[in-house]
Amino acid sequence: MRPCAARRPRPESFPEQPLQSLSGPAIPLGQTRQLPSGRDMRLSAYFLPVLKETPSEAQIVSHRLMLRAGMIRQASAGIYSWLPMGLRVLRKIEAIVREEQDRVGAQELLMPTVQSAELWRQSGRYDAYGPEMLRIRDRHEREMLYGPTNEEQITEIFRDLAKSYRDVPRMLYHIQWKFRDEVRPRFGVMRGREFLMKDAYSFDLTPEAARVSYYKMFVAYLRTFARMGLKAIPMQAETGPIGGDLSHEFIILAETGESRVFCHKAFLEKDPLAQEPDYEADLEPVFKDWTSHYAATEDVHDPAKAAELGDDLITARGIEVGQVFYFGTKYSKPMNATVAGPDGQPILLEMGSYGVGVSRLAGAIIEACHDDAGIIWPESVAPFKVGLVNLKSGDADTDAMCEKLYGELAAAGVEALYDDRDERAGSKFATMDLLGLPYQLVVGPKGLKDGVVEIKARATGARDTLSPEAAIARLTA
RNA sequence: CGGGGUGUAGCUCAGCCUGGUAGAGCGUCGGCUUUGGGAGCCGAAAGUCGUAGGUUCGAAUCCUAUCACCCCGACCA
Repeated sequence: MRPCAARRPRPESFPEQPLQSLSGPAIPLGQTRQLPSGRDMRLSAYFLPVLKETPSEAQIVSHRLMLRAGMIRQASAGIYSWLPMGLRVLRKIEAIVREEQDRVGAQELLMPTVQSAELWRQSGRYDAYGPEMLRIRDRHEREMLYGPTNEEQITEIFRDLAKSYRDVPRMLYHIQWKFRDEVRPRFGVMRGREFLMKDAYSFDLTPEAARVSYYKMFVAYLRTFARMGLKAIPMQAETGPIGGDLSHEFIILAETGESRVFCHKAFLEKDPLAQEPDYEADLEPVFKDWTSHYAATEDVHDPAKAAELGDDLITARGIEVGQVFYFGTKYSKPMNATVAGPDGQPILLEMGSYGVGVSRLAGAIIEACHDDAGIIWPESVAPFKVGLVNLKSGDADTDAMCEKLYGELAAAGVEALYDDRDERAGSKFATMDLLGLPYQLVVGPKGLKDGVVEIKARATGARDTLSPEAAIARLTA
């Protein structure tokens, strides 16, 4: 447990070395300026460049809100820095992805971003991939590339290190930055050139076994997106340049989605989290259940088939947040990735790959969850659970109560961002609404006179007036 | 890659047509007054006008080139 933040001195109480702006008078040699702890989540000490106005380059809502809420900063076209607030969200998304991958039995590793061209020549994709691949040369004029994906790399690893049928099946994944030199990056982190992706790879002995892996990952994906508060609908997909013959895209519905999608309204009623998954059981019925209804992107849309749904048809816009592929021996064959079978004969590995757009999800979740005032984070990915709003910084009673509540939240392990700035109430409310933390704990002198504080739920706007003790009880429940 | 557009203060923009000492609002910093939904007044700091050439006595403004970014389309986790 972290030390209780409330016991830390407030900045203005540092007697010998008051905080100054970085351009202020020089600090005498031998002295170090007191810096806020990396765990001090007081807005007065936090690096959170909130923008009141919308930067002109941002057109879609998630991009605008991410810039305004101080989550990201564009470095160049399609390439972003993640500022502290944005990184917290990215890490939350990662954590959910990681938990569900681990739960399905995938094992995490980490492969490099820079790969050798030689590797890609083995699969034949070095020439096939086109200008989307960022090609670079090292000082020895060796041809390298910044990986747009990792099939070749994982296949080489598995080929060279897994020798026996006993080493199969395995599922491996990593969460690593990718680069695809999109002709036209746009929509902020939703279509960046550099993006963070979870990519998993399955290795099996037979097509039947590979299907089992595919089903497992399919279910893991349903759970992953549901835990982020998203309705992700698996849709039949074309396999594209990665190849193979079984593939689904996971699409979330959002007004600002990139493509039109069509699906049966039954999907909206389904809840992947209704029961605990049993990955040892036969998952084909689950898979069939989720793929029996019509669901198609514009590319593969069949109007005649869709028309049969009548009133059950939903026409909407969608954002792809993940895709799963079974592609058999597409890579194992050219790269000669085999293991020895029980009879000593080599068996070509049956493979699948499974991607989740981790950085894209940050934008996609905002597209799905926002209002005019700002972001509305689902609790599972919120950068903080609670925004503690001090309505009158400098008022002794209000400050004391805020410090107490902040300390109690910290002690209970509840992530809270404390707005202790000397700002007006309206400005603080607007900032909190913009940031979109699930709960605002509002403390002001008027309420304290009656011994009460206020909790506002960001999603509904509902406010409850209650005692500080009851507020803490509710927020730490 | 085709088509269109924009580069002026941290952000949003005006000024350019018709060349003559760089502007506003917001934000930032200081002061006073305020204080429950983006406060008011006073003061201050802050821009080699994307870059490089050219025309001119003089260029943010006119010309040429170039770079960057954005939008529409085709392409894509």
